Amino acid sequence: MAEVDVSTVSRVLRGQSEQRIRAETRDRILEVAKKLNYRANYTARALRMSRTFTLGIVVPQLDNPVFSAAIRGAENHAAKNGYSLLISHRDPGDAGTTIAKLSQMNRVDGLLVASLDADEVLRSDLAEANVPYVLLNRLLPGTALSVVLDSQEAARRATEYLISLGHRRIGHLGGRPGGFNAQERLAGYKMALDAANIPFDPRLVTMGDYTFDAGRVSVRELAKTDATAIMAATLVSAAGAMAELRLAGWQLPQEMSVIALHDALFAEMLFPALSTVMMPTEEMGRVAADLLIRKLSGEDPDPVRALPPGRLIIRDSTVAPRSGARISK
Amino acid sequence: MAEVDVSTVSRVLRGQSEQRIRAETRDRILEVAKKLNYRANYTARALRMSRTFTLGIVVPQLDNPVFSAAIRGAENHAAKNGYSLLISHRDPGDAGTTIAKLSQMNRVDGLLVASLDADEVLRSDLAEANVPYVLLNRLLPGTALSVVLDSQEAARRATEYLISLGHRRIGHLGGRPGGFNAQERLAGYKMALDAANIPFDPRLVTMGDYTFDAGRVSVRELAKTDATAIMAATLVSAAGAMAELRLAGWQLPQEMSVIALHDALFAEMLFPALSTVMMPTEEMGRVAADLLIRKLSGEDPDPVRALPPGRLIIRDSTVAPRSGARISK
DNA sequence: TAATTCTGAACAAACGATTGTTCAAGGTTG
DNA sequence: CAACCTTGAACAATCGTTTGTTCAGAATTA
Repeated sequence: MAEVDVSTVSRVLRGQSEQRIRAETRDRILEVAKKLNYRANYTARALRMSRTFTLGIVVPQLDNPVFSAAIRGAENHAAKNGYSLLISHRDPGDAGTTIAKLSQMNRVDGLLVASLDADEVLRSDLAEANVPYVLLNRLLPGTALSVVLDSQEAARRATEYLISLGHRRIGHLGGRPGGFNAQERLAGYKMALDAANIPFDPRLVTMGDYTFDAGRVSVRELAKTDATAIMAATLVSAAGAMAELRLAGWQLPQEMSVIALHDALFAEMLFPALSTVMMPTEEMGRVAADLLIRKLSGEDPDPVRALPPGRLIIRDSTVAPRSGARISK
Repeated sequence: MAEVDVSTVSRVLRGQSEQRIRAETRDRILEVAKKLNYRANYTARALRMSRTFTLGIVVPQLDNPVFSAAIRGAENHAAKNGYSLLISHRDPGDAGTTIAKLSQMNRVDGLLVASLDADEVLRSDLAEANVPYVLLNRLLPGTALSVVLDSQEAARRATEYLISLGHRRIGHLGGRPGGFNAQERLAGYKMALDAANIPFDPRLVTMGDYTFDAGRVSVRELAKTDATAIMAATLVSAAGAMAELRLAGWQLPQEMSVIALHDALFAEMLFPALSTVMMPTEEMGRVAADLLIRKLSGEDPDPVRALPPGRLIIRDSTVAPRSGARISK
């Protein structure tokens, strides 16, 4: 309609290398394009450029606030840079299938991978990917790109806060023994104890996964000890612990203080409202997308980005321990 | 490598019209394809067929269990049918932009749209879409495809249950007055009252949006009345209501029963654990994807699919009203 | 004025599939 | 044995861009 070659249109619309276009021609093309509401066909462009401008994100759970925040962060940043986000909820069962499917069909230029799987499983899944990827809150020996939260520091701060309230017998509701984050958190927990000259007692540490039910189960062990406070790995397991304790007749927070890592709206919905150390999960998604996009643009970014924990949010679940010894139930 | 024309490879791999292929040739091609781990390039196929095999889903919130369940359902069904899901978290602010962007660039074959916007806004947003779309839990006058939850019946059941416990002064924590679902729920609420010959009292109905804070604010009105129970529109507003009441010193559930529509893990995390009427939100996502895929396949499905509410889940937040009159606080 | 450079846009070749058409070779039929 | 089908696969056009190359005409230089 503008009576020019399509190649000219392409050059004008892409905006770059405008040196070889007469202003008059450019204006005419832009005008017609606007009138026609014309946009370059994405698929054709992707084929020609052999880039899809699409990122894939693989998450194990969609209803976990940690992952939904990461998705949000990634999607926003991706959109800002002209990328779209393809989501792939991956059941733990068909591990790796989606990774393979997305990358082998050239549907995505790169992958954001959040996985709770064991190192070896994850590694073999990723071996099939023929695209760059970034790991979320995971470190895998090798050169994989990663964005990690500083769980150790977060755990240290949470524990430190409990100590500052006067607690000396502090339980830890942790994650799976093998998991990367579980170790980190445990280390942070110990670090805080050390700093306060409180001896480490392995009976006060229970491991589970990060589910509500695991929280319920694990806390039964702690209930048998003389712990006066609990530092829980995640919101969800903390919620499980509180539910179970209450069911057993405990007064919260008077008889047991609870603090958790990660923050989300629902910490406030719990009773008592849960004190937390906020973790920058949305930021994690954003940074991961950024890292991946840089990588795709040919840059060679530092492989690992560590994100410091956020602030301590003191709500109602943490109080000073009772002066007297707790009456055993 | 199999020494055949690409067209032959295409025919074999697509699996269809295998009549014109010698078994020997087919096997050879398949073997080589497997050895090379070859998959047809998605982009090229999309260009040639002018179909992206990608669905877009537009949601206002990512951390709301209602939407994440819908996404999960849609993603699963889409994947099963060879489609991918492009996610687009849409801030209420830039309404419609993403709809336009996704569809005008031919990135998606169709759209799944969950929106809390007013009819007119939504309508004008959708006017820009040049692809088929399905509305989630929304009805728009016209021929739009929709999947709706039967909020009316769910509200009726929830209210009915409270009545069966002996409550006669039942408050309703509803949604925005204009909203489609708000009316539905109110109707169900009234229906249950009618059936029990309980007069409708407008003072017992408060409207807000579906947020935690709105729940807190709205419940203050109800706290001034003689209501002994509350039927809340959503989990999140119910949580807000309970938090606020507890803050004001109420004993839950003895002094106020609460039931909410929709169910999710976190209903169980609240204290007292929240009774709910489960809503098939994951199913809604699934059905919406199905409807859209059918439409894209040239079928002409019924425009509206209504999903019946799920079962009543009785937890600890609903009890019989106290026999005596409540002491006003 | 002739030779050269510059400009701006058209030309044309991909990108990797899908799918209608063609066509040689082998089989069948009258 | 000639004419005609059938079969199986190659051939070729196409989808809508991007981008290297070409090229006519205008501008500059010698």
